[in-house]
Amino acid sequence: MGILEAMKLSVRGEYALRALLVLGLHYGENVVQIQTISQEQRIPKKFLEQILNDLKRLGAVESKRGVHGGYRLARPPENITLASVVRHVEGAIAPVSCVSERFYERCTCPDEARCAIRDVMKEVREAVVKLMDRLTVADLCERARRLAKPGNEAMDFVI
Amino acid sequence: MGILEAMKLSVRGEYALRALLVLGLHYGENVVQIQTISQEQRIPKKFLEQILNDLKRLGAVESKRGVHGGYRLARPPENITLASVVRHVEGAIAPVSCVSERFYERCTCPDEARCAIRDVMKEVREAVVKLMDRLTVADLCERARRLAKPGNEAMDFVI
DNA sequence: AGAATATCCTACTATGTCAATAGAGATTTA
DNA sequence: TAAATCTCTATTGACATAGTAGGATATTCT
Repeated sequence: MGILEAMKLSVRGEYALRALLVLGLHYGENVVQIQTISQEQRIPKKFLEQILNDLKRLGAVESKRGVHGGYRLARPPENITLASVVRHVEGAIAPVSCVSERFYERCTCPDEARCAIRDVMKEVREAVVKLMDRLTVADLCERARRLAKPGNEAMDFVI
Repeated sequence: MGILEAMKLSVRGEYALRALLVLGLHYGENVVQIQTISQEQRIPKKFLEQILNDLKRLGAVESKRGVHGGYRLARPPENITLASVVRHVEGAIAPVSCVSERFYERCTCPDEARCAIRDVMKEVREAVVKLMDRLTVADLCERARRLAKPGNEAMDFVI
């Protein structure tokens, strides 16, 4: 059997956050080109293209075409929550579809209103959403700057 | 593009929890057959077979073969955490790829930027794991019993 | 013993998503 | 107008997921 991973962000979602981090660190300056982000973060250029375009549709990012074109944040970093990004780029933030507000799907359980799994998963979802609604691109930038200082690495964690 | 879903449990994981709930509600009684669980929870029988077998390997469940065979919990419901089940059946509970060896190789970005994502996602993961380490099959059963009482449906909520 | 019933095991397959690529089009600057 | 850069849509290959198939093995009942 393949390798299963629960509660996981897709690569696409991770790339979106990494791209926003770069743009956040350049907030207030000129636009940043796809090429630059692609090299800096080692994200395939054409794939990143799609993702940035998607972030533009979200309103998190704005672009400038042509010779000195590129991307910049469309709003201050502290106004872009991680929840909004993940929701837009990936879809629902929910451990099971039947507890998702926007991407609700009925599950196969016999009685949804009395489903204990659903009841419990609501709490999991709430915990994640609460956190990711609070966290913003500004937090990413702050942490990146803090972590850049020597001797300040985050301790490794293992599941 | 297809429908993307972040932070999502697989159907397999959901079935595992639903099966354990049934076994939990019958804890102390005789074994319950696959057939029964399959019908009660609307889970494909042969698929459920695999999952129950897997839960047996985890030590959450024990089985009896033959004519009046079936499954029962191998431990008290309050000793089986949802985290342990999901981890065993699905793999790691982790929001980012840098904890997964499989994606780690492909995602070698050496700078602090990636660590900032990790730093933030660590909190998300901790929130989920903390909750699911605390929740047990006994909690599932308790909620199922509470929800079974008329007029006691969980109120729908929206975030 | 033998039939019936249930779990156990291993392999297989269809489907869909994901990650990435391709290439032509649009726009801006110099 | 040429070069650079974003924009859009289609497609592909790889792989995990969900589910199926079928025989092997163990237990019970008669």
